[in-house]
Amino acid sequence: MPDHDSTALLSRQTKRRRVDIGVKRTVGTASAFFSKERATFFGAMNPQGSEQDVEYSVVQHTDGEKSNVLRKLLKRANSYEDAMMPFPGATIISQLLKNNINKNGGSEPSFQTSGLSSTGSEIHQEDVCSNSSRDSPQECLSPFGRPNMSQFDMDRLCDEHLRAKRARVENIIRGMSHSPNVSLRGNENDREGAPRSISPRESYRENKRKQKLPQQQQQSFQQLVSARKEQKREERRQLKQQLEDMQKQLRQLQEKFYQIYDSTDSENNEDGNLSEDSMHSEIIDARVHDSVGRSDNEMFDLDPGQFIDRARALIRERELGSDNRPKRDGPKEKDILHNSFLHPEGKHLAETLKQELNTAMSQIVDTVVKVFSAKPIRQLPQVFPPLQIPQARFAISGENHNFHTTNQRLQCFGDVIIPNPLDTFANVPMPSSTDQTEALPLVVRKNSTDQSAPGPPPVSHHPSLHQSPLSAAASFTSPSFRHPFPLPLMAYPFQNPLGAPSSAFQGKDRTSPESLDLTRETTSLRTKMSSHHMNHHPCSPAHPPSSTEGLSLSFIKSECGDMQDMSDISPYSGSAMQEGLSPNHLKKAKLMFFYTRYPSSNMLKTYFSDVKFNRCITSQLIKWFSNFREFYYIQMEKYARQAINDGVTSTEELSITRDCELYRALNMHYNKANDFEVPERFLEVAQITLREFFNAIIAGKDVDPSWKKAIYKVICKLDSEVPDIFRSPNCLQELLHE
DNA sequence: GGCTTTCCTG
DNA sequence: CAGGAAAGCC
Repeated sequence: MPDHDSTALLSRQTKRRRVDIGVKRTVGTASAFFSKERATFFGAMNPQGSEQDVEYSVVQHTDGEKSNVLRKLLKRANSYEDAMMPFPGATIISQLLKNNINKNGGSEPSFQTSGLSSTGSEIHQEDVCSNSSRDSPQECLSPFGRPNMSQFDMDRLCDEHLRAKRARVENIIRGMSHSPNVSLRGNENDREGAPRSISPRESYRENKRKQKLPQQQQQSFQQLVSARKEQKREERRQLKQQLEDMQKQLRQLQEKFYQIYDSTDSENNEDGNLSEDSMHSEIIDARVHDSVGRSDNEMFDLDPGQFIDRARALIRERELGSDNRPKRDGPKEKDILHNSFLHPEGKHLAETLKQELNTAMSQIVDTVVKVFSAKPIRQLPQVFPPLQIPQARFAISGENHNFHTTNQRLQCFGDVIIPNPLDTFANVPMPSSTDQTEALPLVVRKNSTDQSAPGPPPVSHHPSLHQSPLSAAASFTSPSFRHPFPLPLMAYPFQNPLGAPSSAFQGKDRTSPESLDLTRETTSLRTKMSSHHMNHHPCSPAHPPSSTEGLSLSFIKSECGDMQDMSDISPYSGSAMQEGLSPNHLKKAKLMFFYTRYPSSNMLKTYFSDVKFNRCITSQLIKWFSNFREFYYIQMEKYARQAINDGVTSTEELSITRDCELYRALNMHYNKANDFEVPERFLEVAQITLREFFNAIIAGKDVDPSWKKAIYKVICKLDSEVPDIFRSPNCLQELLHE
């Protein structure tokens, strides 16, 4: 018996063998229709709009601020994952710790790197340490072997503790290193070898911090610990020694840091602006909170606002109480500002400003975290028309209908198809790192006149309810607000109303109800807008972006410019037909596949009447069905061969039920949500197909490169009538309601 | 040459 | 699922 599992091999044997003979479909009048429509195609747009740059710069600016607040927020959200924010100070500590470790016989290959320590591997290691060294961290630092402890355990504990300690020390340094140049210089200085002096206060702080380590895996170490209490003391001494060494180095480091900062500050004291003042105060914060002897945890556990307040109080204590800190020289602006900082008005001003900064930073960070952490939940903005949406079925999160929330803003950029060309901004999902595993339906927009398409007329909605997502977005895009993320500019191509701007701006809404709600039905249907798609116009090869007729400069400008302006100049236009295929159309097509495997383009036009057909749309739809068939036949062949290998000898034994594996595979593919009842006829067709494959393989026909052709011929005749309900643009809602 | 389809790849 | 290549029909 031949090996019937060699599907891949056989597939390649049939490569380039046409098997479509006999499965031709009637081609409708689409060609003429398309050629007409093509004349109004608009060129592709630059996907890298200036708006993106602006928004991105905001994020960059946020990083650049290196504000304590932001760092705290980020740190809380992501532990020590500070790789995105390099801190030269961390490098110093890494170097120091590395030396220390080497000196103490520590073995940690990853410490070879003298650069930033905040790598992913170290994050992991940090976690490991936190988990394992919680009981009595000092113990694991002991460089002396324990008789009853394996060398592996000893090394591991030692390394872990050192890493934990280093991370904490780095945190201290980060708190101080707001000025990159200063930090860099400090780095240089400290590489030369820092003197060491230990303060018991810092030892206490270090010990206290260790108590904050996670209390996991305690039991595994408790046994070891309880068995060796005496050794503990010795190890504790050793640990303290090490800590003192480290802290001595740290103090030296800090002193140099301060000196450098002060000198730098006095050199640049003409820049007595707010940001520098703020930075200065933050550095002072770090100094004070470091030297006053408060626990780092105490500070780090505070909320950002409390943190600043506490730091400010410490500053006051220090500045009013002790004056031994190096003073700035020269009665210059900086000093004036500095002094004003001590006066009530100045203090109040600074406080207010800092709180403002703090709040803004928190909002930005919250937004960033939200965007990255939460999958884009489809949410129905209130500006959308009150469609007959099966809310429960589509799992639309109604938790937050505040249009000013991040989620909602982002959801405006979902796969909703917006007719307005300027709304092309709004059609791309955010470049989330998590999702978008599904292909993006090609979406082509056009501002041509209404197309009277067969099928039910599009639903018309009140204009006031039809504010497009973009214009809605513009309503909250005030000069004081900026998106933390680049707006998805020009993700979908749009067609310019050639020479007819009036027609472009008059208008009715073409937003399909289906496009507004059904797209939210399942995350599997999320629109994919990869950079690949964004970088070229898929449907206008005859109208490259450089084409003057295709791309209006004013449009480009407005698209890259103020969104408020855009909302002003671009009311709704065109008909209620959308010019692209949404994920719902894909879902609908998949369901239609249960009835027809070889739909004609005319048929597709009638069943997708809410779509403005053009060559691209037709091709895409046909391609969809081609892909459906491909999957279908692959499954059939696969299961036919499997049956043969399983010893099936008669087609009578081959039947497709709703329980069988093949059916489940197909249903999963075309009806993933399983919310549609697959027609019985499809089971019959599938069974016939399976038996055709089975017989062909049994007969050895698969040696013929085009052996599938005959099967295709058979199957293409088995198409059945697609229910009329599929002609409705809202068919998904109606179907899935049943 | 245009169009459709399959095959293949990513 | 999309893009591209190739095959095959009209």
